[in-house]
Amino acid sequence: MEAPRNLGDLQLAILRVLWDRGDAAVAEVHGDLADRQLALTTIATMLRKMEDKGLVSHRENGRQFVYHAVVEPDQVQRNLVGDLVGKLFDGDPMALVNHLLRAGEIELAELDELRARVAAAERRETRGKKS
Amino acid sequence: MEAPRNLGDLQLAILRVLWDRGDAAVAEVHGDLADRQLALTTIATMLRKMEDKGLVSHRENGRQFVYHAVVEPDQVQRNLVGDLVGKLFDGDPMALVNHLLRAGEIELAELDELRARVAAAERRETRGKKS
DNA sequence: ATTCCTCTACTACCGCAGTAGTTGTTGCCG
DNA sequence: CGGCAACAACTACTGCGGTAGTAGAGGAAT
Repeated sequence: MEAPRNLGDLQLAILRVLWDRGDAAVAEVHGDLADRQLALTTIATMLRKMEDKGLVSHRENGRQFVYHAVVEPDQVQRNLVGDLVGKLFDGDPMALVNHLLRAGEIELAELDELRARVAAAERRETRGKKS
Repeated sequence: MEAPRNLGDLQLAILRVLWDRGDAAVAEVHGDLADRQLALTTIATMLRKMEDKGLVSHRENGRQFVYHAVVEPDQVQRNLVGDLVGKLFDGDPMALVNHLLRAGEIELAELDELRARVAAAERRETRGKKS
């Protein structure tokens, strides 16, 4: 059920704020997105719509609504990235990595570094834990 | 100018068909997207709208319109991926790769393989070209 | 030539993200 | 107490992707 596939720009930005802060009042979200020059009511409206969809929840603190993200970053990332990979790269995630390399967005060296780091983590994992 | 940022699902699918075939009549596109169960007119409408936006062009072949993609796959991929990375990963492409690994969508071994292949290609390149 | 078929053009409609005004409520401050 | 400031609720509008029906134009078949 928690599979928010279609997220717009603003909604993502709002979620990011909530993920960062944990909880945030409307005014705080608005403040964090000040560069967008949006009306406060716009943020409030968006938050309400997002609550309708189950993306966020709110509790009341005096007159204020304090919002909280319901969906996990991981889940959202997985869905959005999976979607893109499906649409653009025939469902092959490696094609995406390939693209990043060819487009010069990442470097081989970075890949190496990541590879080494993950491999090390995996070794540690295998040794330390039972399962 | 060729910076199509907001592409829907169907539009991407249509572009993919055009990229694959080079040129395609409306009916051909429709055929390739048969699994979507769309009316032929839907495809035609979409193609016209996409032409308005400069994504595709057409020439006439008798009665038929034969469409051709104007935008390059590379450009579209770059934009869409760049957008996603910006929205979801703070503009850090490596964070995306990291996500793919952690989410189990790609394996270390695949990364290794890609790394090796690209490195080899680069060596070949360096020998042949100036830079 | 008339009928029929095949295509495109025009038009319309739905849903949703995004944007914001207006209105209503409520607490605070002088 | 009366009014201002803050804040949420309701409402509305725009733009666009997606979807398709209907109309019109040009060839094909008889």
